[in-house]
Amino acid sequence: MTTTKKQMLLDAALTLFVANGIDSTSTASIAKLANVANGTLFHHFKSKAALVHTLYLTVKQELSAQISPQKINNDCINEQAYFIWNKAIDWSITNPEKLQFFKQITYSKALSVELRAEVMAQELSFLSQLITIGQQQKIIADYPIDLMLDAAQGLFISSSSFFIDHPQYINNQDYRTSAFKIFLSALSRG
Amino acid sequence: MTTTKKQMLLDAALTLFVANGIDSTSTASIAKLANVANGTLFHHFKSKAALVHTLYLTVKQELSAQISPQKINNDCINEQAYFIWNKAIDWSITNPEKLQFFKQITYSKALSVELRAEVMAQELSFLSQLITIGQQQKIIADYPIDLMLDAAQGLFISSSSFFIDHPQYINNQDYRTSAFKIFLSALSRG
DNA sequence: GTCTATAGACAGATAGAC
DNA sequence: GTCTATCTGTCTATAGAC
Repeated sequence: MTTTKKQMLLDAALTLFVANGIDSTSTASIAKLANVANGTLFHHFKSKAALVHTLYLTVKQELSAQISPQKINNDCINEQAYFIWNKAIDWSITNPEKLQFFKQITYSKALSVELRAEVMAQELSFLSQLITIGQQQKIIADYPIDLMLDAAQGLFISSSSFFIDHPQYINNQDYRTSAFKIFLSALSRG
Repeated sequence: MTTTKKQMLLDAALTLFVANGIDSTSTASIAKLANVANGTLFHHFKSKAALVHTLYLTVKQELSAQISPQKINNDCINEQAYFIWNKAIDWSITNPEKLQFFKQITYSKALSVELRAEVMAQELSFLSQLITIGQQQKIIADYPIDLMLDAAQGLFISSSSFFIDHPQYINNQDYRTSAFKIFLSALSRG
């Protein structure tokens, strides 16, 4: 058995959080699904909040690792954006529970605004870089960058949710292309 | 005193739901803030879930009434979109708590997917009409309409949240105009 | 590290007087 | 309609044996 009990607790928590919501999920039910005693949960995580916190960081890092490019260059910005966008959408389709959890926690009060902003800045710094290069090349619009990042995140979440809620369109090229076009033209120069 | 106890309970619930989250808010604390006895809450609402449900419908109808135009015509689609967008943003800025509640509940498990979709379809019917007219006039892109509606809602939520989280930009014309341009160009024909 | 057992607080909801 | 009082169940977290 290579999976540790700590990891089994995180997996069980993700499943139950997505199914019932974070606050409505008891630590007892998490431990039960993970086939672990109640006390063991509190050995690995000093509180329920600490478990949520750890799970959030884990998911965020996984997404970041999945979509961040090896290297950003000055070549065709649109094409680099295309690859990042599609890797992000693919990740969410492959991991619908993780996207759902990410969505819930992003729009809830479970985490402080500061922590969310910090993780966003750290993990997704390459996005800001890409936008800045695109602005210098007069490809991306000169809107305030903080507003653009929020809009990009909003479109990623709404598009991913759409494909998860309507799986029949996941391999529909019309829908896939449209989603990217909406994203790109939202941020492009007019 | 014109405000009924039922309304005071709804007001108190909104405040506490936004401050602490829906599940983390006890019915006792709602009753206390409303200066009402615990049992009175259960006289007006048969359960906590019924209270949440009523509050959701109230907020949704208020937003809809605020932004829906008297009449949709075939004149300049961009301008009609401009008015609707700004009325929506203004509503959210004037009612930050209501937007926050709307955001939380939209992305949580507190309400069934069916109810949300039903209310959304009813409320946003005039938006679908506007998009269809814009497509006929070759102004709006021919993306699938369900995808466009989800994108529009995602941009509304991310933009509203941005202004509420950064109130110093509410009257900044650069930010306000940029937010609308992002929204419009996302849906416009390339 | 993992377990059992339980403390201690608090939740949602009901009953019945006024 | 509104109140007080209270029931029953559940929650997070801890203590201590193994």
